[in-house]
Amino acid sequence: MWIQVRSFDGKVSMQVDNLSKLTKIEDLRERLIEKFNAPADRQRLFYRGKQLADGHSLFDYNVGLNDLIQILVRQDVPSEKAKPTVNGYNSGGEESSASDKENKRPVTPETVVATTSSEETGEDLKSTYKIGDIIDARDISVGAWFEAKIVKVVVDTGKKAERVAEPNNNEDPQSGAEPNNNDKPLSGKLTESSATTGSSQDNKDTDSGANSMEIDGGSEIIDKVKTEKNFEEIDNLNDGFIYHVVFEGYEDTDAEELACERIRPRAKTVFKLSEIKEGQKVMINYNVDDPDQRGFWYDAIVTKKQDTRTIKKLLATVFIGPDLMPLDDCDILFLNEIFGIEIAGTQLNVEDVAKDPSQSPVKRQNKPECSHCMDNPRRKCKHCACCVCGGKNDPDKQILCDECDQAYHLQCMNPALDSIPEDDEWYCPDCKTDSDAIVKAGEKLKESKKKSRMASSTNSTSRDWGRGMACVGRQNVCTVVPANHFGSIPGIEVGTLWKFRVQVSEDGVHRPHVAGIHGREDAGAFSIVLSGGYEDDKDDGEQFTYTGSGGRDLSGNKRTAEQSCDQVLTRTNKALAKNCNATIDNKKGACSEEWKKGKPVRVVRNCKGRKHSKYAPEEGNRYDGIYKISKYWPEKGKSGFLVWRYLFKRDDPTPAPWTKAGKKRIEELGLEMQYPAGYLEAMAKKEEEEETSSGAAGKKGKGKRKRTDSDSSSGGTPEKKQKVAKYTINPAQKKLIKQDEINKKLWEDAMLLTKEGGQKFLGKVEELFNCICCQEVVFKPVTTVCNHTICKPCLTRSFKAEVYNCPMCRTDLKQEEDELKVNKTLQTILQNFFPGYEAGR
DNA sequence: GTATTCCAACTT
DNA sequence: AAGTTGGAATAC
Repeated sequence: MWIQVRSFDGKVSMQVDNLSKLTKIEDLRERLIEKFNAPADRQRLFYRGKQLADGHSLFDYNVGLNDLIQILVRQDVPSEKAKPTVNGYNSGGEESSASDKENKRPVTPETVVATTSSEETGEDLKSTYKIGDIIDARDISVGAWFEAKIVKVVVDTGKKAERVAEPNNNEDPQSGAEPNNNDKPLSGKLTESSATTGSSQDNKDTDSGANSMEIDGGSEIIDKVKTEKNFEEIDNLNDGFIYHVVFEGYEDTDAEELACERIRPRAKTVFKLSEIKEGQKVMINYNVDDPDQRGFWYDAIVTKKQDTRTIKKLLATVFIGPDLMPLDDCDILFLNEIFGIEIAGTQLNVEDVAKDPSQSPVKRQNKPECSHCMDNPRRKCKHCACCVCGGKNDPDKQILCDECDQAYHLQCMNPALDSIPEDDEWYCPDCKTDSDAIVKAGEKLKESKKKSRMASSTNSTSRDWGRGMACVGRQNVCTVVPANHFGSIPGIEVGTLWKFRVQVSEDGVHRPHVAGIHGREDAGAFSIVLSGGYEDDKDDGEQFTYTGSGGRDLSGNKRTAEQSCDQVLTRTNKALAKNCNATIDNKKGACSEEWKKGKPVRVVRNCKGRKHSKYAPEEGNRYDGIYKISKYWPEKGKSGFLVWRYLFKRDDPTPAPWTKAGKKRIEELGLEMQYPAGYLEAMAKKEEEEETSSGAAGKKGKGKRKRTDSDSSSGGTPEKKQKVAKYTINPAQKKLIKQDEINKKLWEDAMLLTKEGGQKFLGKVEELFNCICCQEVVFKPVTTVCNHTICKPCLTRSFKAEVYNCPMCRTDLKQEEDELKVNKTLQTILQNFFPGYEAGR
């Protein structure tokens, strides 16, 4: 088996080959050290939201073939012992070891605040801010300023320790996976992340700047700030103190530890538009995601100002994000709320305000936390308040789900709760059901019931498995047609070749993984595979006789066995009989007068059939088109037991692959053996390894090396471009496409691919008209005002849940609620390209 | 080579 | 949740 591993920033990725399903996480780590330049103990591996822990296997985490694991390399932080600490610096409350205690100097916060002689530098340092100072602090991830207060000041002795900063790997995986969290810079998750990574990041790159500068008391720093023009240079300033700050409105959460570069006096100077000059640095309110809305408070440089009686406009370069990336030409909305940037030393302290309450700073308005009710306390809101009644009353009686963060009034629960549960964690009814399956990072992996009964779990076997294709799961599910679809699969040509059965399943041609017949007793059979396992089969190409299943003792998980009892007309055998255009007879069988009126069966021939049939492909599995069942009857097989036999006759407009016309067509379409993604790469690497190892041993291996497809493609004519027949769209389809004007652009994109054949074209159409909600080809397609196409039932469901935004782009669709118009033209076209895709929906 | 035996996907 | 199954790798 092989998988993909990629760094969180997407810059480094690799395919890891030759894995078994039983490969342990620690063994996987070994394979990643070189490529990601990370020792095993610094690797954090994530798969489907879980952090992979040593001791478990890939199978334990359900890691499948070609799946993606993301890797995060932990920073090389000096160990706790090596890091000099000051009382209070490690605010975490974790128990300190004895040696830590020895290192600690008995310095109280008060004495730290006063001018202190630092033993390490010998320099006199004075903190820029003191406890109680009313300040603004910049959030590390958003880059915006929030109101905060200093609660503790300590000397930054850790500053001396050498630190290797790897900013790219410093990202928290949670926020990486959920970029929307950036909307709430102060939410628990982000605060937590900056608390863990923040302190070290604060100090990164600061040493050179701070040390090379002459620091002689705070006034020097202030002067430096005054003359600074460049934001980055300000970032390099550090006064040698760590400030513990608490954000307003988040007094109950832990303080964040910041260096002075992320702190400044609380903004108090409000400029009138007339006072603003181009080139001036100010703090303004801006919403990066939604520039028409209120957002957060960022630093910005004014680039253009218009201030006439009728036009009031301000354009500025806004500095956003962790790196304060400049964002040019931002239209500033709130022209009455332009703040000057205060200079360190001018800040107020809580004591000043206590003496003169009129000095109390005004709270700046941030982006509303809830975009549904705009934080209006009088408006009921099921998004930010109780999700049952929407009421904002009794916040102390609201309980938050630890999974989805939805709030519930105790009394709104069904059944109602009397008190807050004592458990540390609580899950709402929606999340509770599958809470067993949720494994938090680092938490012990819980085995599913099914898995715990499997041989690999019961320790009843020592067999290694899962290196190859026998036990892999599906990568994709065919959705262009439902599983119970009769007839050909749109986009799959007669003559299509797949190496493995699981691929045939993925493309929807024959869904069962192992079984030869796909069918249901009541509906009929959809597809079969001729695989040469039944001695009574007889294949003449255009028609063949096929044997039903059963009558064998397959206990012990066998695949084949002698016929050991009579077959019966049930299950898939009955399903096959259903296809025959005649009444069912489970005694004597039946014969159809008009066999073409029977239900169509997709027929796949497997290379193992070559034992008995010259029509079977040389390699893999081949789709041979539609056959119908002319008659079926019971018969004594060679074994002496009763078997059911079926006569299949070909009824497909496309010529069969073994005919001259069929071969020509396959050539024109450029059909080639299909392999699972990553397969050829894995094989090539394997062969390379075998060759080098046998070469070193001096053995040649008498022609053991088989000629594989990878050879022919890499060795022979690599640039041989297959000619693929253009996919022709009939005039009726063309007309309809033209009529679907609202999707003109999409159709233009799709039409570009017609010259690359039907598979490519239809694949593109499937992709373009995939519903983002149900991930299938849109059913009863509604094209919204914002030009997105979504199934009508999916939209209706969304509206019922009182979500009125476009699932693609969040455009407000409330107006459209009353009449969701199905795009009939599009519906007709899609029915045309994917006949039957709507069945069963 | 052949016998054995892993899991996944299906239907019931 | 259990039973069935023309796969494909591993053990011998």
